[in-house]
Amino acid sequence: VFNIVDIIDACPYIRPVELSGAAQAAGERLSREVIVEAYLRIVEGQGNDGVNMRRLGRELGVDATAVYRYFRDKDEILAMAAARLLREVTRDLPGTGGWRERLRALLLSLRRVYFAHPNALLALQLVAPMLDEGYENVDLALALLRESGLPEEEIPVVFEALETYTIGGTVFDARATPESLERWRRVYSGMPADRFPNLASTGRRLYTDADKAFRCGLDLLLDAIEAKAHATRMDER
Amino acid sequence: VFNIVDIIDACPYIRPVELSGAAQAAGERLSREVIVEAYLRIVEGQGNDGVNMRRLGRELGVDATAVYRYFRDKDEILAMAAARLLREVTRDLPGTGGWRERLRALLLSLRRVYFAHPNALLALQLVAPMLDEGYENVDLALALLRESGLPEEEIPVVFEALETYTIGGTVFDARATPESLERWRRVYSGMPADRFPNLASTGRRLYTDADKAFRCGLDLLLDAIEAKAHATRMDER
DNA sequence: ACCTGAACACCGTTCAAGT
DNA sequence: ACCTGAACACCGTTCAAGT
Repeated sequence: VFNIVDIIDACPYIRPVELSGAAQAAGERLSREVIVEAYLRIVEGQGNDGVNMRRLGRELGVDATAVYRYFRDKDEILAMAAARLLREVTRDLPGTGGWRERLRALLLSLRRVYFAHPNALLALQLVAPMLDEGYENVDLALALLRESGLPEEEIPVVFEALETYTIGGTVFDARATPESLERWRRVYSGMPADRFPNLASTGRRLYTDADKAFRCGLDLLLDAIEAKAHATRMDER
Repeated sequence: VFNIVDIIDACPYIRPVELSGAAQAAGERLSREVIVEAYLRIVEGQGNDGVNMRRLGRELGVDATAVYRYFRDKDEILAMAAARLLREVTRDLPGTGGWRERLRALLLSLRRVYFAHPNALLALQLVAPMLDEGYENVDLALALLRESGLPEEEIPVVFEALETYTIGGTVFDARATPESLERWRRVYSGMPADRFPNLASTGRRLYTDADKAFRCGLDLLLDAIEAKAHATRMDER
């Protein structure tokens, strides 16, 4: 059995952490918000792997170890950065329209937001904070799946499939570089045509546009969900 | 313009690396094969993150730095381990049957093989070795997609979608722990029902079986591919 | 020809000392 | 109350020295 204390304890950064105005005025240089913003700023400039604690301290004009008064460890900073980014996912989404186009826009927005921050996303996977806001997108995805007419018992597992595809695919695509993709094309297209005819013929046409491939798979998934929901509705009559 | 030297240079471990019998008899304790096998053995025992160079040296009964005579760096060991695992993917696959069930079996096999070795798989993503064997599964996947009747121009992008789903999803699922999944269930199901009705009602039923969710998404993708291939065939008449 | 081991650079993190 | 900085543990890796 678990209680709220476990949850709070597992996610210290959801405690009331906002420093009061008074405390700010008292001259503190750091806060959780400031640290997370510095982290995101560095990623934007240096890239996803360009962040270490010393670099973060430098960005904040503070000793590298000062942030340990605000976060338990580095992963907690990343997870809070991811939670911060979560809030942006549902921003600028169409509030009206069919379930399919809204779900599509939602998952593409998730990919867009996290593509530049795969490490933060991976940290979030293992931490699961209790948030006041940020999970609107998850609730909405479930709501839209319900709206599709899919049988109730399939909703959790279909949701998971969509989530895995979106997050897994985004993290994976974000790791690739133009060079690594070109290398794969070269290797595949250079394989002996007698033993690997399909690689030899198709290798050159692979990995030209990761976003296009992602949208292709997403649309296939939505096609199948729509068809299955339609079949369910027919059965019910 | 690239030539074979670039490729070889980028992938040193595909040079003729097998030590001759004479060299072996001369009393060498190490070889690329032996090192990769030691790596895989450690992962099997200690888990995916339990491998470091000192541990690897201990496993081999050798100083940690001795392996640098055989591999450029740690990533090269992981990539060769991944390539080694690739050969197992097409083993034990049904050689007959419809394209759909064969493609399904192939991708499930890929997931099974790499689930225990996500780090190796991630190293492979960035290295792209030229292999004598190992890419049978990729060639086969393309062949089966062709067999499905999908229009030729969609084959590369659909292949990428399937690959991204399978690899991204496997790497992502492999990172999760029973504890992290339970934490997500608790957080979601504990959200206020007025603001997050779908999380409150469905949160508990999420993440109960990652393999089932993966198969669900895979079957949805195959559903959609089949339907699209069928529609293409109708159009052509 | 092959392996050893001291050593280096670079991490995340702790904790006693400063102000 | 908050930050500093020396220090530690743990990594991947280099290179001169051993056998």
